[in-house]
Amino acid sequence: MRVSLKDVAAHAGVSIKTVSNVVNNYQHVTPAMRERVQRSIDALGYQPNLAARHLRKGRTGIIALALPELGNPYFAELAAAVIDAAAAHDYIVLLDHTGGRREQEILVSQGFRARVIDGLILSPIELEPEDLSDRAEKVPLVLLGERDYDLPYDHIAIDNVAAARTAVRHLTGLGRREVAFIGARRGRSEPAQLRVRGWREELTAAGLPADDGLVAATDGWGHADGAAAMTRILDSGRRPDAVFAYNDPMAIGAMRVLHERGLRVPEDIAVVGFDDVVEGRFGAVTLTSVSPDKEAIGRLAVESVLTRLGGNEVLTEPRRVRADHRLVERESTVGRAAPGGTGQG
Amino acid sequence: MRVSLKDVAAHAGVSIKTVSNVVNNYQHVTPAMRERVQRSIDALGYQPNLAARHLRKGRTGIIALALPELGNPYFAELAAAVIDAAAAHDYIVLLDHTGGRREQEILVSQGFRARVIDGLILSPIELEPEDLSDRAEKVPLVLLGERDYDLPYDHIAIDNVAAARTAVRHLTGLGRREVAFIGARRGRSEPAQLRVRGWREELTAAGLPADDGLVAATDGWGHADGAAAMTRILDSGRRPDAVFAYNDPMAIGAMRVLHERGLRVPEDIAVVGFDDVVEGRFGAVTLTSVSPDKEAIGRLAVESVLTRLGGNEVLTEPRRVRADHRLVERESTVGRAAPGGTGQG
DNA sequence: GTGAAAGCGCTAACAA
DNA sequence: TTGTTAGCGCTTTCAC
Repeated sequence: MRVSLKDVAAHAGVSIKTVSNVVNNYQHVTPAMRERVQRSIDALGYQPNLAARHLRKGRTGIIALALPELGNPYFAELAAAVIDAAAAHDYIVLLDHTGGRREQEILVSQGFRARVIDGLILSPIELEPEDLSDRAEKVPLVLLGERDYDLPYDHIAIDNVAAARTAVRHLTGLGRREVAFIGARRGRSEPAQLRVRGWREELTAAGLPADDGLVAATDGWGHADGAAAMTRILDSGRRPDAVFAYNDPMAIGAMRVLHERGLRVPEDIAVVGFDDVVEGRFGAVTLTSVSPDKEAIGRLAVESVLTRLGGNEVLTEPRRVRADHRLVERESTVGRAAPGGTGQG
Repeated sequence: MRVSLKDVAAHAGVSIKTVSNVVNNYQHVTPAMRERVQRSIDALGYQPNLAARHLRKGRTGIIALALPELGNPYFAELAAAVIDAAAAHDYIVLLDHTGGRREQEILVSQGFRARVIDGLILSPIELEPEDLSDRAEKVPLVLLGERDYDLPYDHIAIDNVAAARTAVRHLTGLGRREVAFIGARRGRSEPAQLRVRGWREELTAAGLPADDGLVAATDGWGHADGAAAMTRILDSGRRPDAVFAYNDPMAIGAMRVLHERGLRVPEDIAVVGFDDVVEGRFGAVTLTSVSPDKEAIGRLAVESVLTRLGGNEVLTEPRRVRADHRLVERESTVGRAAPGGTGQG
């Protein structure tokens, strides 16, 4: 059987409390006593039982992270950032994926799958504001991603409208006149709305067309969806000279279609993605992309959860935190002369 | 405060045990009583405290999954498979990443980071057999990946030697005479050894060269490492007509270098990767790759852990489980005529 | 500075 | 079929 505090106490000839004091680094223990107890701990190979500690303290040391899908490298990299940030605070991360489906997101937000957690970081896709309004769970919830819910939860995101405008401005600055948007969402919710808005605002400001014929809606957000959307636009007879995609996988899928059709990137059509995924740096044509500071997002999300956990949840206003982003220019817009072909920049 | 069994019992006017019976779906409860209790549960919004249950039962309902890195889409997809398989058994997954570094892998295997788990699935890179021999943890451990440790732990993997031979045979079958291997590992451990062995065996059997000049060692296994390795081979003066890479990201990195140098794939150099990552299906040249059955690996790993958990850990021999794999032929070896360009096949 | 004892919420004997 | 109770291993008052 496992050795418990009691065993150690018996072995050292002291009370349970004293052992506990040593284990928890309590201040007022004489060095001699500390060493004596420590010797017993080592001798017996004692390891504290976390379940008991959790039961007693009401904390588990676990936060849950619920992402749409790990297959998208952006989310995989984000998960890595969250895990590291949590580790810095001695927290471990329970991972779940929702497939971006509303019911799953609701279940997760209600703590259905994981009731052993101190907090939850959720990156929703289809979730609607009302789904969160009657949340019974009392563990802190932090939202990630581009949708703005205006609910009493912290929210970490980059400025999606500004980021989209920057991307489009880059294209118009290169002389592109007809910029398509790939990755608007079919159905009721429109998670891409901020990026679509930025796209539209920037084009309108430049006096360029931003009509619906230039927007391709998709069901999902993978390579195949991007390829399908690009195909649809080309088949519609429209011939944009630039494409702004909701994310990198879609941009890469679109580039594949352009390649198959013999259209050159960027000469015939320039392409900009979003997320700055590693994959975009190694294609035959490297991909210009908006690069969110994933590391910061992960860190801020963890800190946000842990702060709420500290107890000021009710007191403090919900915070809207803006993480940084920047545009990384590569071959898909500026051609082979692009600086740092396969590098970071 | 949280509502407990006691509160529900008081509310329903029954004993704690009866509520517990209802919560745990115990057989012998009269329907009337069950409904009455259920009504109180709903009214109070009762949720069982898992920490307490855990303390009592000694089970947490959590298994840990430790992977080298999430950035590699193979591992991300594998993580998704494990999460789904675990969910099917009402288990949730704690995720950790080791960076493929030995010390981290040792810490994880000793349960350092997560002591609240029922079992552990570990995909080691640098871990050495002796690191596991004095494992104090008593929770079941299941190993993933290509290294064969010959230790008393279950091990789920594909037949790497056979897979590598299949890949190389595909290349020689296409008339390639000089097949390089990218992705052997520098340093003491050699996780790629089975794939290198398969590569060597197949070439030797075909009477073709398999000398060290054709093997490029790398520090890591990302796109950049593949690119660097390819560069080194070309700069060495060697001009292979085919490359077999340890994994898809490396193969894609290598293809980028070939592209930059004006070498055509597959005409000048054919390329085969490993893992069949989505990304490989959407490049300018789609990638032929060995496709392991990730879904099966995830499922088998979870089942393996849970079986051991069942208690027969000591009784049963450690199992070596072989998951399936197959070669998916795409443009990087057979050219544009390849069937199913961007599709699954 | 250290010890004794209560109790976190739950499950499982055992009793009724 | 339902109730009573002990105790999982720990932390935490409160004495000493």
